[in-house]
Amino acid sequence: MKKINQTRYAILGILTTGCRIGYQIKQKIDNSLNHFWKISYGQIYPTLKQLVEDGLAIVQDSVQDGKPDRKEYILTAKGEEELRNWLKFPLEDIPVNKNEVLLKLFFGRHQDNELMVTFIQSYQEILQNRFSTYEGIEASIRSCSQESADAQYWLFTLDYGKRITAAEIGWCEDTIAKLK
Amino acid sequence: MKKINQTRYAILGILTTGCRIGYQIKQKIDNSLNHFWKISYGQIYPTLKQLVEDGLAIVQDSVQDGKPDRKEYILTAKGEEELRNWLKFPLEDIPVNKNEVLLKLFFGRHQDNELMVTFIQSYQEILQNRFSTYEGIEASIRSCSQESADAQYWLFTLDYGKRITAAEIGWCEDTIAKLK
DNA sequence: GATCCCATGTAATCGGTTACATGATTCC
DNA sequence: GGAATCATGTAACCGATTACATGGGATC
Repeated sequence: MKKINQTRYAILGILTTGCRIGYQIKQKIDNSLNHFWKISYGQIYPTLKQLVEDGLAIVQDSVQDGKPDRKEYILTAKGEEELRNWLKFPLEDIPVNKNEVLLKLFFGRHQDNELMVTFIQSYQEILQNRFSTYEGIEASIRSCSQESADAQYWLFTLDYGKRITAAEIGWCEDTIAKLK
Repeated sequence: MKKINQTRYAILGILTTGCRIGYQIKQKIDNSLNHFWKISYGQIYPTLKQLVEDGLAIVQDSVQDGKPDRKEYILTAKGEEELRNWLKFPLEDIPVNKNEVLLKLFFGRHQDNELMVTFIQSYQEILQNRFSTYEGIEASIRSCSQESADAQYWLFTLDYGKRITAAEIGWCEDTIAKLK
């Protein structure tokens, strides 16, 4: 089975959420999908161009008074269909999530246990911050977009983020204890 | 801070575990590190060549009677030092784990809830198989290599795999229930 | 004879990051 | 005046996958 470039569909999807500007797409993904997706401008702008070429979106210059112009992208009917087709399409194989902490820990016998503990501690701190971020996003979804048809689904993905992060934090705690 | 190519160190590390053949390195990673690392022959063979060029390993032809020859790679003192240096080196930023199920779920309002449920169910099945695999690996580490100095660390990484997978399975269950 | 496993390797391609360039506006 | 934010874009590079090529041995 041939692989699909999902980044294209991530952008297609974001365009249905009220985001119409390249710059905003990056922000949206960084702020709301950051626990399961990321993207760079080096992908966004060429992809948007491509979407227009393929007739999945149209561009229009949006002139703002006192602010620089920007390009507004709006999905066409064909673009919306393309999105729905992708949504229906079966899942690909789950890719492996590489993890440097685990890789180093796997070779732990060549390393000071003490240093390994500090690594896991710093990892744990990052996870705790991450968890707080998710709680913040959750609160903002519940307040700002409770009425939105998207809110329900966004909360499902956040729930995932929180659970996995909590499980990781628990592992850190217990593993640190075992290493001491 | 400049990024490090960790694949190189993954191979360096595997060479300390009794694995000396390119083909075996792939097997070892697929069988024991599969919950946090993966690799292809397209990386392994060129990297092994590079390690020898850099004086981190030596090669020797290993002639087997009745079987085709193969190349044995053995770490040099310099190679072992390089591994320990990397182990001491601070962790990089945690990369984002992309997740197609969550991406599709995020755009769930454009999709049939029923179809989404079948997707999550198939995801859950894969996770359950994965969990069983981890239990199998755990059993084999506990029996075969209990005495090995590596065993302790390998069990730590497995514990991580099992916890995260269990958390994911729990999320699948609950999310399916909510979608119905 | 076919198929599977062992074993080594390379070239094309792809997805993605990074660095760089440009320029306007706002805030201190 | 300087920094931060908004905004768009490209080119070089890199890590990794994929497809392909080759060939021996074992099993059915």
